[in-house]
Amino acid sequence: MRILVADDHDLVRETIAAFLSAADIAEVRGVATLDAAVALAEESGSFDLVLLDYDMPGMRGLEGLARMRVANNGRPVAILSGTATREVAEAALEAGAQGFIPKTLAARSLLTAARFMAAGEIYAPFDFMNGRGETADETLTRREYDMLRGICEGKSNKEIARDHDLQEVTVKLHVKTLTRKLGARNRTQAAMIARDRGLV
Amino acid sequence: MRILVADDHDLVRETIAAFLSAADIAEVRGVATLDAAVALAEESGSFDLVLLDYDMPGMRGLEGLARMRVANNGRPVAILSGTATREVAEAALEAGAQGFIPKTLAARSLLTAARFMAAGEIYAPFDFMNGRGETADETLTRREYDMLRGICEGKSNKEIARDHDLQEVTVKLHVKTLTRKLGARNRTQAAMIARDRGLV
DNA sequence: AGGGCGCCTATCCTTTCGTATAGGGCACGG
DNA sequence: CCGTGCCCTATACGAAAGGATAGGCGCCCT
Repeated sequence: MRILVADDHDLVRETIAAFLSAADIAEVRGVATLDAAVALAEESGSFDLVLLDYDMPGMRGLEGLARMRVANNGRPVAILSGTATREVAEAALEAGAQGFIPKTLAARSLLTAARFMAAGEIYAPFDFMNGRGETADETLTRREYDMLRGICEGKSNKEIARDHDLQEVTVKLHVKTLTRKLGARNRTQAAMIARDRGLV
Repeated sequence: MRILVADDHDLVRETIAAFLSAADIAEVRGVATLDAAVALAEESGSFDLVLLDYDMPGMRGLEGLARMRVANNGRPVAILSGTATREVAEAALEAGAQGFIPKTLAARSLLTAARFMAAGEIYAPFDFMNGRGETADETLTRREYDMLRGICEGKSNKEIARDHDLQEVTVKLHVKTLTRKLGARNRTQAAMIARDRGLV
C-alpha cells in the first residue's frame, strides 16, 4: 500500500510517516506543500491514500483538495487538520474527501482509518462530527499568531508590543483571547500547546 | 551511503539531514523519536550510520543507544547532543557508541566525522573531551525538576507549591535558579527550553 | 445600511512573577 | 569541625501578567 502524507509541519509529517512505516504500510512518502504532493502523484503514479493537511501552503481551503483528487486519479484523498472546525470537516466530505482526520486522533485509530479509507470507505470520527470533540473553531488570527510567536520566544508583552509597533494593552488583549482559544490557562501553557501542535 | 538522523528537534534534524543530503550522502532519513528510529532500521534494513540525539523521547539515557545498536545490527551508532557533559560522552563511547557529536560542531566537521564513523572508526572531538567544550555543569536539582514540570504544565507558583507542600516563596526561589541555569529569561522560555531538550 | 469581525486603544484593578536580602536546617566529605 | 550544597522559609517591593469594561476604526458580506 502506498500512502502520501502532505503536511508542512515537519514533526507531524515525520511522525505520521514513521508510524505508518512502522506498521505494515509498504511505502510512505512525505511532502511539505500541495504543489509537491500534486507533482509527486503525477510523476510517480497515484497513491492508495493521500493525507492532506488543511492548513498548508497552496491549499486555499478546499481548492487544494480538488486539485489533489485530480492528480491522484480520483483515488482516496483525506483531509488532515489540527485546527479546522466541524463545518470544514463536513465541507471537505461534501467536496469529495475520503475522510477527515483531526490531529488529536490516537495513532492506532489513524492506522485503522488509513486502511479503511484506502479500501474506499469514508472515514469521519463520530464524536468530532457531533460537536463533542473539540469544537475547535478556535482558529487563531494573524495577530494572534504574531503574539504566540513572541510568547514562545519568551518575550514579555512589552517587547512583543515594541516588535509589532503596538501598545502593550493590545498585546494583552490578543494574548488573552488566544490563550482562551487554545484552552490554556496562561501564556506558558499556551506556548507549550503551540509547541505541541506545531503552531509556531 | 545510508544515514539515519534521529532527533526530536525539527530544526536540528532537518538541517543536518539537508546538509548531509547536499553532500554526497546517497540516502538520509530523519525521525523524531527513538522508537521511530528503531522501527525504521528494522524495517528498511540497517544504516551505515545512525545519529541519535541524547535527549530524545525514548532514549532513557544510554539505554536507547543499546536498543538502537541492536536494531542496526551492530553497525555504527553515534550520540548527538547539545547539552550532555563530557562524562556522558565518555559513557556513551564506553557503551559502544561509534562517536560523540556535540551540536556545536561545525558542519564541515560533521561531514568528515560521519564518513569517518561510517568507515568504522571511533570519533570524539578532542577539545570537547578535554573539558574545554561546554562543561555544562548547569545540571538541575531534583527540586528544580519538580518546579520545571509544574511550569511546563502551565501551573502557577502557588499551585506548584501546593502540589509539593511548599511555600510559594520557595517555589519562586527554585524557579529563579532553574531559569538561570537554563539560560532562560522567564518561566515561559524555561518551559520551551525544557521541551526542546526533553527535560520534562 | 447594518451587523459581524478583526483590530487597536484606553483606564482601572488584582494577581502573579521575579528579584533581593536574610535567615535556619540537614547531609556529606575533607 | 567546618565548608559546601541543597533545601526551606520570611519579608518586601517593583515589574509583569491577566482580567473587565468601553470605545473607535476599517472591512466584508448580506
